[in-house]
Amino acid sequence: MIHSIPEPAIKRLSALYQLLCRLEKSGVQAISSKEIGERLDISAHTVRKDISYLREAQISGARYTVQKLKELIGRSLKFTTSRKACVVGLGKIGAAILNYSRFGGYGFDIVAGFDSNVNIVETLNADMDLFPSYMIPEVVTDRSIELAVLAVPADAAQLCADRLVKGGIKGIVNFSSALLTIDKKIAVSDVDVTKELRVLSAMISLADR
Amino acid sequence: MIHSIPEPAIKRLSALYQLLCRLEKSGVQAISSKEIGERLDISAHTVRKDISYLREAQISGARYTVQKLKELIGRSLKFTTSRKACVVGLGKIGAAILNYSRFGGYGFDIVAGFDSNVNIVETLNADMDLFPSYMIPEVVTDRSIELAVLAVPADAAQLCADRLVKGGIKGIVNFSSALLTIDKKIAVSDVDVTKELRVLSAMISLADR
DNA sequence: TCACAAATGTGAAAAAAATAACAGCTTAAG
DNA sequence: CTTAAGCTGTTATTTTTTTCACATTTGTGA
Repeated sequence: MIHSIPEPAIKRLSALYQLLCRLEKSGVQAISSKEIGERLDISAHTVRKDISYLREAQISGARYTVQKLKELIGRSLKFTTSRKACVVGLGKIGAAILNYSRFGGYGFDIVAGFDSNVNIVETLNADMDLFPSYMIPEVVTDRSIELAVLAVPADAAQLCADRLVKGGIKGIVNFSSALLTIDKKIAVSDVDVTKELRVLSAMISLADR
Repeated sequence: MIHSIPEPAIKRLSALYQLLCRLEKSGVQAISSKEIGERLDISAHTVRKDISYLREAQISGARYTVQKLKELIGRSLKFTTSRKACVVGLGKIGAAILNYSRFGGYGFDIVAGFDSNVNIVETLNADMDLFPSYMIPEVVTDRSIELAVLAVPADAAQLCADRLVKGGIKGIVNFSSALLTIDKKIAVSDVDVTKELRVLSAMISLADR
């Protein structure tokens, strides 16, 4: 059983999983921790340490078999069980994300979209079901949707988040610039361009010393 | 002088800055570390510690004055000096970001957009200058652009990143799903929906125990 | 004015994470 | 077959970050 993997390690392992998927497609068979480190910009030590959290030894001494390692991470972090996801807010960003729906096979499946503007819901022809926002709780519950991407204007974000919670959502990627007030049991990941730019700006300033 | 603020603290202070901007607009005058902690979902201890890195004591015992604290953080992290930024890739996501250009006053200003598709450059009527991608190095240098938002398809990302570096960029927010190989001196922040969803998915799995 | 509840700022302790070190396995070449 | 170079898994060490504890300050109400 997995004891408890440090959060930074989970993030790195997720990135590694993505890398392994690509390597597999390119036909690469094996890779060393050193090479992985170079690709992901982390040390080879860290790579091996992260993998060791998974408690299922590969053959020591030999380089990692791409396919086996991918499967190990996928199994450990449950990327194999595809979770259902939805997109809330079908403006430019939301629609763009929806179109990425070739997500299948990477650990989740976008199965629904929501927008308060009924016209958008009717005109946008996506290959998944679209609903008006007030139906969020119902649809999320009925379809066992676990993850949501929230891409609505800041002033609508809290309302939509509340609806998602009501439906029993387990994780939200918040693209709005709103700071959500939300039950701690729900995993939230904030993605805010302005925040990212600000952090970079600060890091540049402090790097100059 | 600022000695060295831990990176996690920089991120939290950036979020705090954003919160303070909003509180100021709402007319809130003062706030305690406890309240800040509740809003940002971190402990009051951490809030106070982070602020203490700025080495410029407020009056102890009294709650923080919103305006003063905002100014202190802004001054320390250089959010007052507005940096120039650009958007590379004017597809759906890039265009959406460009439209957020009411960014001024938050530490940066979007002053240019780039796309390989000349038609887009001509048809999109934004209130800033748009250029074809091959002009990136030139424009970035000439206009002293320090930050970039990279929102191009994965297969074009590395090329565009190289052009940005050539122009002397200092920080990149990478919205593409590509893993960039880039000089370590340049600050890069990866924003990838699939990665975020995958991390959330993993955290949910491991939380279930 | 005084006492008390409520804050802050910061050095110290604890916890978490990154890094290093090394024993032992694997592969390839001679 | 044997050796050497290279790689992994894991324990130990160091560094970083978070949490705690408490001296000190403010604001309030009697």
